[in-house]
Amino acid sequence: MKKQGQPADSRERLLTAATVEFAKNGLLGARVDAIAKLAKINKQLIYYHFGDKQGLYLAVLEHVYADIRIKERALHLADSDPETAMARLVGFSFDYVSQNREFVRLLTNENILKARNARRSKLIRRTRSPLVQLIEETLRRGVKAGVFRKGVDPVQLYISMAGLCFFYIANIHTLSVLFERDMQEQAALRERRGHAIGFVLGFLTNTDAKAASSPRLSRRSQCRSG
Amino acid sequence: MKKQGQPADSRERLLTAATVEFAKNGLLGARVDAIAKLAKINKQLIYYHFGDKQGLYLAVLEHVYADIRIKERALHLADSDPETAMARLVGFSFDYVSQNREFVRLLTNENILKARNARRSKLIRRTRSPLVQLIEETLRRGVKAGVFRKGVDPVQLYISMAGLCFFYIANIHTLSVLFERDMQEQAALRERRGHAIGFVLGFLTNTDAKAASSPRLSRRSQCRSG
Amino acid sequence: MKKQGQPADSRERLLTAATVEFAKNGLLGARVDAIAKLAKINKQLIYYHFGDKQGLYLAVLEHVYADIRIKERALHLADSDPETAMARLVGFSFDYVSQNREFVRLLTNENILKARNARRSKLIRRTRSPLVQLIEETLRRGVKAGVFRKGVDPVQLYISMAGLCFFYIANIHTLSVLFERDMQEQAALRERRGHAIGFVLGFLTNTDAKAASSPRLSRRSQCRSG
Amino acid sequence: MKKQGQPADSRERLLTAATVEFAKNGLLGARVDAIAKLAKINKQLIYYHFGDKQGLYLAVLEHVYADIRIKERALHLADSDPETAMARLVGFSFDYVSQNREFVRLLTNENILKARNARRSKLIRRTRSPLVQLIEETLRRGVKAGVFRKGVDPVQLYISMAGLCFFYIANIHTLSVLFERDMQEQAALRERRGHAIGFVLGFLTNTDAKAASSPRLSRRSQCRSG
DNA sequence: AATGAATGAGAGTTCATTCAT
DNA sequence: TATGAATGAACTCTCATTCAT
Repeated sequence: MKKQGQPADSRERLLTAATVEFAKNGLLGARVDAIAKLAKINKQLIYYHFGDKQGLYLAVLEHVYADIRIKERALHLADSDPETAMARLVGFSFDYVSQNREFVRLLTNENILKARNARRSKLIRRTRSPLVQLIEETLRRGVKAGVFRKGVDPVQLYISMAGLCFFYIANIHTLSVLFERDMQEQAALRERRGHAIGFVLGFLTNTDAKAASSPRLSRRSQCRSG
Repeated sequence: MKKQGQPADSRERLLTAATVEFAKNGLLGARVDAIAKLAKINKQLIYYHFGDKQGLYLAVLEHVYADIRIKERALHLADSDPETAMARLVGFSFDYVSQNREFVRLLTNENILKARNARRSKLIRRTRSPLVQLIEETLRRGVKAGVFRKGVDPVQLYISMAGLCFFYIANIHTLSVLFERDMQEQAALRERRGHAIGFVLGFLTNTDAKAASSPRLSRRSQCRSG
Repeated sequence: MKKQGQPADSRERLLTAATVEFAKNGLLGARVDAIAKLAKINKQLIYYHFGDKQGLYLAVLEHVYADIRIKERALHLADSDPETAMARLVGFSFDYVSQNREFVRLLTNENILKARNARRSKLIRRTRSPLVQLIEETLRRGVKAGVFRKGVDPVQLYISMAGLCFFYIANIHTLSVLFERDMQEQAALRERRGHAIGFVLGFLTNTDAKAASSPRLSRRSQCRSG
Repeated sequence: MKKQGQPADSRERLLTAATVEFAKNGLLGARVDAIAKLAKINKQLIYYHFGDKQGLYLAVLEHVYADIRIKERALHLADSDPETAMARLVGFSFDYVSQNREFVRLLTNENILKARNARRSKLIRRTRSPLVQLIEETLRRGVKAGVFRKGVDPVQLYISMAGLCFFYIANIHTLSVLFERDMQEQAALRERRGHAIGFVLGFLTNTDAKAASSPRLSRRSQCRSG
């Protein structure tokens, strides 16, 4: 358990190795031996430091959550105009997931596990993402300036922005099979990034004065949900 | 004991049980014993019918792909106006993933496996999704009728629509933790469905002579991709 | 069980296939499925015809024993001079094992099983090899003619002749590794055949009048047996 | 329970037990459980130490080869006269196979496997048997002294010597059935040992100016090889 | 005489975890 | 803090054999 103490870089190496292995194979698929070998430490040290496999997994999860929160907090959008600010938000989301594939895999796997571990972690539950607030502020500024449409729910917008970026990266392999194109190549990634940004802005950007997020839509087609 | 019950429907029962188990636990996490017990057949029959665990997994994957393709083909949008048609497309996507969670889990897991199995399957590689074509046609009709913006790439739109729906379902547990709300409840699902449809239509119907899908955007914010 | 009846060539095909498979993999290693597939019959027929795997194995064993006895009986040496007759005996032994590798493997395997099955078979126990008698007669003729040494035990000679030939074929693979030469190639086989014949004749052929089979030998070196 | 008893001699016990089990049942027939039980260790240690069953088999094979090579190197024949030396060589061969039945079974089995493992082992491929050289030297001394015939190939002689001894032991069970006598009893073994020595010496010492190892032999009977 | 489906027993192997030092 | 040896539980898969027809 003893989390602090000496710098003990074996702990660091362990976390790095575990992140890779858990991202690749999930909690269940990951091999304790593989992690130990990758970190070049004795397997038993894992138990010494983290109690058991699940403890290590939780540490990894908390670590990656902490990382993205730090990056998110580093975003300063107040000095940009609303449209640019929103574009940077989407761009950041895309870049983060495309550059941190382990994060994507880890989240994906955690959902397969029904977020059992994330829910258990105080650290994860308490550290709120600053993005929703950023989105909210930017939206307000845009509406005030008359460039964004009104009535958009910031939480739903957050999910949509994430979806536009995350889904592409998370499902990049089946998409590649489906469209017979390697979606990992630079051109494809750039293309997707541009589309995501344009999609969000195209939606938000107002020229008239549309009220709600779902305009001109017959009730019929909207409400046959499951 | 129970030797013959049904001549060959044990194959069917097996597939159903395997779909559930693989969706829940992935290829690696799934237990052959669990599948056998669920299907109420002798474990060894799996090997008789499908060769090995992976063979069964592949059969499940193909089955699930075949199913969604059938449902997609059943969509008849030609007699709806473009906006309604598009709304129905998004609605269908959302409903399918929210009602077929196994499909979502299976795809997710297959991406963790780098689509190794999907790529191997001729059936999956060859059966193209009719959705992209449907989107393309609907887009064209909408542009012609002057209600949709021009220049939208149907493949990117397909991915966006999927992302808006799939991401929510696939990550429903971590989203629930993040927003401290059970995203699986009916109200939340309905809300999300409405937002997704509104998002797509809001984007497409912002038609004030905008040419491309990424309007009025400073180069700077668009191109810092990874 | 039903051994006779219709010609039923599936029984023949079965025996042939089983001979190959048992020779290759032994009783334990042989696969009932493999035999069935090789014989192009339904696996269950094996049980119909032979009761079980062991029954089939026994049938194969009896079959190969019967075959070699037939070939042995076909040898007519009475009209050859003793030396030629003896040479033909050795030649026959070598040729038979080198051309009937399954026989060699089957015997080898049966010895690993401590001849459990051969001992059980009345047919095998009763059908005596005519070779010992042939050797005995030939020896007698040679001694009478003054060309063979006296006092040679025909049973030991039989074993020696067999050993000189059988050992080479049975251990051909490890010998190949040991001497870094493919002992299966024609030249190597011919060489061995010549040596074996020469060895036996060289031993038997008398110019003086040696009495026993172990001449001029210090007691010391002969009797430290285990 | 019994965690540590002996730090690393479990490897030794494992090898001994495995030798017995593999000799008795071959690579395929041997049971990992049986080996573990015999060695009184936990089954999984086998995988820890040797990777898998085949790894253990290979270790056994190498061990057994190493053993006979050591014994062979311990033979000092230079101070014996050629005939005694040769008799000791044959005697050694017989005694070794009759006292090391596992060696015989292991070799036999390895030949059934087409020497796949022996060929793979550098150790086995490289460690040459010193016997051939011993035979060569002894032959030369004997020829020089005028007691041995000329032109005998030492490799063929090696194989013949081995055949005379090894075949008897390897096939002792079917021979017992064939001759209705227990070939394992002391008298039988002694008899065979004597015969083998006498056979080799009888062949070598027939020195009446014969040139090659196959004297006075009609072409006809010699060359109908397969 | 012939077949496809089904089964129970057990094989080799993997793996997280713990012991002793 | 660090390590090599050891372990029990479980998992995938194999295989001879039998059932029902």
